Amino acid sequence: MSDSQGEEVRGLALFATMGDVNFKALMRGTYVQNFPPRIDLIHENEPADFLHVVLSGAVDLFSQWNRRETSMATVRPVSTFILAASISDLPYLMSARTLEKSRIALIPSQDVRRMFAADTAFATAIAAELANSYRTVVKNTKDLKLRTSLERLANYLLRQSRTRGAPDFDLTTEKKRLASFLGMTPENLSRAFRALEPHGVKVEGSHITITDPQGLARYAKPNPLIDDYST
Amino acid sequence: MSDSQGEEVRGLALFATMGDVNFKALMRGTYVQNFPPRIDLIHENEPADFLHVVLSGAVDLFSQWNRRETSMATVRPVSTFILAASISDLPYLMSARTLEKSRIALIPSQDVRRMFAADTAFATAIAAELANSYRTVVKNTKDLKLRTSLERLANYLLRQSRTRGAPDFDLTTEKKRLASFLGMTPENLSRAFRALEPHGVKVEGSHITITDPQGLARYAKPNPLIDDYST
DNA sequence: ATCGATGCTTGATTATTATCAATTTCAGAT
DNA sequence: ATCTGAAATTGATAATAATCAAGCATCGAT
Repeated sequence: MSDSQGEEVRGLALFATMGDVNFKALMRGTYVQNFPPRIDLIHENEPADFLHVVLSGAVDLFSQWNRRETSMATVRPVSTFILAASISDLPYLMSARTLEKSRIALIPSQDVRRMFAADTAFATAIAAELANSYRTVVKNTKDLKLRTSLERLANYLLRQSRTRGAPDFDLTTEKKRLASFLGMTPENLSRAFRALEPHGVKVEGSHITITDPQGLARYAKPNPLIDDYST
Repeated sequence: MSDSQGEEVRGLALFATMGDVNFKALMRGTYVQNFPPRIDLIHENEPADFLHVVLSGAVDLFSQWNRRETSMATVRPVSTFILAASISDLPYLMSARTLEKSRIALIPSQDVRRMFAADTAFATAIAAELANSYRTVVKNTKDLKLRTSLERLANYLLRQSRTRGAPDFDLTTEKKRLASFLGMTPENLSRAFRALEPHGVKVEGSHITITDPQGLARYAKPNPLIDDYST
């Protein structure tokens, strides 16, 4: 891979602290590929041969069982996915497909494991990243088990508004996939948007305006131990 | 703590590979406490001062939001809990209470973090443990999002039967808490047991007999990427 | 500009799950 | 052995969510 692409990867917390020689060695086996939209990158149950880094575009992580499918997460630049499978040398638990045209760096898992053993700073960063991933999924589970779908949507909108720093914004994802991520059907998401209107939400296509942030927060009851992704 | 208690901890994969001197140092700040049943050990949002190791008894990890409560996991000997919070120096996401009389070792998080930096084998073991925890929660999320409560119960019973190696067994947990863990109410769990009878499940109090393992499996459609906790 | 495919919305219906209320069962304390 | 309180069960009802069936909107390709 080129040096400029290497810089993008190097900027990630996961790779920022490791030794220069080690990073270069890791990049030697790495290659970058361009993918069109809606391309399957990996399929659950396959061996985790590569750690993936999304450099541009967006990737959906999803799972299937018994002809049902659910969206687990969306990965946006610049971040990695399936580190846990990669480091444990175990099969992927989730599938991944591009949502848009995307540039992905593929780092051989073997190299990641070798470097983990060789570079203490890298090992520390990996543990931090794994701990963070773990906590994110735990928060997600709490969201699913403790809230109704309407409450999940309300809190999702508050989170979006907060991370964008504005009371109005465009949804970054199709409503269909948002529904799946929130654990509901597209039909119910549509009705849920309607049901949030009296709580201060206006929907015009994919543009959302939170007309009454306090009112919405009163209904949603956001909680840092579920909704704060930074801790 | 005493040497015999130290041995129990040392037997855990997390502590098995680290250097002897380092392990002894880690145990120096560790103390063991006995707790009666139904005692709150930690509360979510508190600082994670200690890594906990369940030596005997059983501990329930649970969470609350808006007057609702859900059981997230049961920790049985010998294993640790809340490693992620401990290593990241972040507040607990879950509360913990003893289910029975329990013996718990408390290892200061500071010492864990210091040893993580000092002992490569320990760092590796921590990363492996975190990766494993992450994958367990992901499987749990897939269970919740892709299956109905009846299907979750059916698969739970198959997992229990498999880990015990017998078609009949006693439930290790109160039905009330099992219901909460599976994301349903006690009333519905009761009805779900009844509904599984035609699929080959017999319930006598807390004793379960799977009278038709193939039939139950046909209904439950177990999948290693959800139900196999060993990978 | 038109077509076709897909996503989105709406209404009607069904399925699933929770809540409320009333017993019954069970285990621990006296 | 009896009492007591919590857990478990059962039935009735309500809330929540999924499914089925149209119809409308949007967008890219021709």
